[in-house]
Amino acid sequence: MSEQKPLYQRIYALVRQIPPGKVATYGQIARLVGGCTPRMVGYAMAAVPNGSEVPWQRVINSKGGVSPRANPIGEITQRMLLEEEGVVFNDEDRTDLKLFGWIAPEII
DNA sequence: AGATTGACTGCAT
DNA sequence: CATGCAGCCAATC
Repeated sequence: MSEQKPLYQRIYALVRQIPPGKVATYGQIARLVGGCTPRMVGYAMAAVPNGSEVPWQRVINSKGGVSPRANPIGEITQRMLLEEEGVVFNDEDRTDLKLFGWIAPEII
């Protein structure tokens, strides 16, 4: 049965499943959602309404770090939120995906 | 309706 | 490691 939900809603649902202290990459989310590209994930994250339960901060780029965006305040906020959850950034401002990378349950 | 942009990724040079 | 190019789709002008 095809999900008639909007693409962004599927992305949000997936991001919401990321447990605290873990992070996922745009490409990873895109592949899990299926039929969507990393850019769509990034766009969806930017479109997340303020106050929603979507842990958008747990979505980072393939480098394991926070992606640069127009508003630097959000970038700082994202890193701060992740550090509060236990995610550690190294000297390169990147996280160790081998330790904090979310291993998503494969969609059967 | 066409052009541009955007929180990306992977491969080639 | 730096740079360039292609792919992908939605929102905005």
